[in-house]
Amino acid sequence: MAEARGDTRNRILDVALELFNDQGYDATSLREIAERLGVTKAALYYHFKSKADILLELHLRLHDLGDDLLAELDQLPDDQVVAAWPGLVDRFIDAVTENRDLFLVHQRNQRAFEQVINDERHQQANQDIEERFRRVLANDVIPLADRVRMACSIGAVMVGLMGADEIFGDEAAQVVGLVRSTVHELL
Amino acid sequence: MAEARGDTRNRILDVALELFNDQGYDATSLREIAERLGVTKAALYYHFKSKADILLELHLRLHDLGDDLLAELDQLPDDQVVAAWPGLVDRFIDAVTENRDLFLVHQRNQRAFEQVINDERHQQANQDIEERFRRVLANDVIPLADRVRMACSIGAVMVGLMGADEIFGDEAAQVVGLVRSTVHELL
DNA sequence: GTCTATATTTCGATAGAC
DNA sequence: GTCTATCGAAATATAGAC
Repeated sequence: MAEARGDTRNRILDVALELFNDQGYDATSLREIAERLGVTKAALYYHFKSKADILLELHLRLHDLGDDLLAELDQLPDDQVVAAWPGLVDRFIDAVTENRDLFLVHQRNQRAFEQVINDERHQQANQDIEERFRRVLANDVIPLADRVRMACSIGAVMVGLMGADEIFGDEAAQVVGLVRSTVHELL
Repeated sequence: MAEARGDTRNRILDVALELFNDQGYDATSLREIAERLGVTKAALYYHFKSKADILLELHLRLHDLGDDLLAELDQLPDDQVVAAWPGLVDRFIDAVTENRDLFLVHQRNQRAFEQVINDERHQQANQDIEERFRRVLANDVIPLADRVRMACSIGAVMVGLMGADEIFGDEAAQVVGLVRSTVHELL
């Protein structure tokens, strides 16, 4: 029995992602994850060395998605960030649209992600997406008014898109385009 | 000793608010709250009947702040909501500016708030601010494009203002006005 | 890879003295 | 109003059989 390939690991991550989004990371026990998968708690420890390790793996998936965008942002000369922003926001909208649950779990469990990252990785503190993004907005070479617009645009995308399924129901498909044009109006 | 008036209760709430914001509701134990106050865990139970009761009290404070705004919104005829929105957003900005920590703790612990409210209050499910706000955005009498703009405007305010202290440092004071003008551009 | 069984810790909560 | 002491539940994690 069992899954032929290394598939159980992914099923664990899928269930964990769903439960972390519904109930929160702290409020979700390994027992719940195991029961929903029809296995026991101990089985999870064959695939992950700890509960934090599951969250860390979800972080890595998110990290891969945001890495291109943030790397590009980091290498951009300060005086070109504002001009490049609309294009970057469009790609951010695409990423969020295609991976809603993954962005959602990060937004809803920011503190848990931070703790897990800081415990496991003492490398450069360059790992957390939220943290790297924060640094761009704190760059005081860019005019404050522009940075506020940048922050607001991200907020608009997140609230407009991430909760879209719950709020707008079956109209959610049309929402992506509407968010895109709305956000571009303030850039 | 002890505080002359019913002041200890407020000190508990202040410490809890700070820790819930820093670490999250679930990740904060009553032991931590008590230690920071220089009392024991048991003392907390004289002032609150449970941990959830502390969160519930914080919810009530937030509820009072948002109640006027949402009541006004609920009584507004559907075809006047869009026109009234800019004025309501301005008042929302004022409320967030003056009570940043309180709005922050709600945003960062949405699931915990929902569970506490649903457990303690089986009244009308009209208690959670986020929930009532969601219902406005789901009202399909209002054109979808307008509702998306409304959602985006709230997102812009939240990201622009709530994390302002952490992101913008000593420039945070100027941010309020900048967020206000930025958000009005998309309404 | 998954199981049973258990170790260990920590939490929320209560009882009763002061 | 605050303390000491403790209970019971639930969680993470491990050991070892299969």
